[in-house]
Amino acid sequence: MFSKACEYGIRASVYLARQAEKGDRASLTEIAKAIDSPVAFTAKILQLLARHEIIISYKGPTGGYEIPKEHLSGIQLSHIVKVIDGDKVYRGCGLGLKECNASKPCPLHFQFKAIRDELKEMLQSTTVQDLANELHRRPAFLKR
Amino acid sequence: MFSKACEYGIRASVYLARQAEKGDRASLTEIAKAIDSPVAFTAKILQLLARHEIIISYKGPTGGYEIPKEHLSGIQLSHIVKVIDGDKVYRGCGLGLKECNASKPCPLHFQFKAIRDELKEMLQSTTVQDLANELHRRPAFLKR
DNA sequence: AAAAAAACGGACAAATTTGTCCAGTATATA
DNA sequence: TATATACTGGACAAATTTGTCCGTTTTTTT
Ligand code: FES
Ligand code: FES
Repeated sequence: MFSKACEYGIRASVYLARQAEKGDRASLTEIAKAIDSPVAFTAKILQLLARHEIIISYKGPTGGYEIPKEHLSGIQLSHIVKVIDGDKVYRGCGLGLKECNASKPCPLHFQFKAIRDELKEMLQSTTVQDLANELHRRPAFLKR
Repeated sequence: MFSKACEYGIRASVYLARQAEKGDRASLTEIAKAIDSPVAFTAKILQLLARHEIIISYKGPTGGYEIPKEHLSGIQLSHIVKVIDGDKVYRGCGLGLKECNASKPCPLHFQFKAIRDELKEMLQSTTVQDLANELHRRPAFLKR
């Protein structure tokens, strides 16, 4: 469904969202430990998210990554997915045709598009804040 | 969403379903041409489907691949997907945790599972015959 | 029986994704 | 200013997926 990179990216963002609620930032190693991901690979992903201003990075001691608290409710999962995996999740044909197009549809088009649109809607209506809240309401996990 | 192999597998199966309605079988090269897929790679996929008795292969002149007409309505897309991609589409965690488990859920679990279940339901309720019919009712395409 | 047609299967190769290493840069603190 | 800390970015490596090649086997036709 999503690439590994994207899975790590979302998990890292949710972890950062939880930290943001505490007014904290987190270092690369802390994040990688919290979400059980390969450190150096996670670094690449965080750099990508930082370049796209989904998270902010700070160098030096006391540095790390951070999501400004006031951004929490504005960061949709769809933003993260788009930055990391592009928009084939939202636009791609289920049977791999070059483009998904209702006027030249594959035989699965209408069934597939219905579900793809729901996925898109879900990713757009869910923010990292929502997922951080989820971590409070019930025991939920970012690793294993 | 699905692997390339799986996309080719479904497209090939739909093509064979349409041929079955005509009482025809199709050779590897004919199939690859019809669905615009790499010939040798397609061969591997067809062999896999044949080993799992989703399609039947015949050697020699007049040989090729075939779906028995009376099987058409019994072959669900979910069968094909499972043989080629396994069941991570149906059971996998959206955020990449080792297993998706409601009693140890990732923060996206409930939203994700809802959509994953709809996808599963769609794949189970759609047969290759349904898709072959689709090709009759309106112009639909297996390539480009 | 010989030849031709078509799938089979194993080894190999290319491309992509995932993951690692390390020297460089920026920054906080002493 | 020196040092330690943490992110950055480029090159590299491993793993997986995608795709190719070719000799073998089976079957039909001549
Ligand atoms: S054309 Fe295949 S999903 Fe739209
Ligand atoms: S645990 Fe992540 S989707 Fe179920």
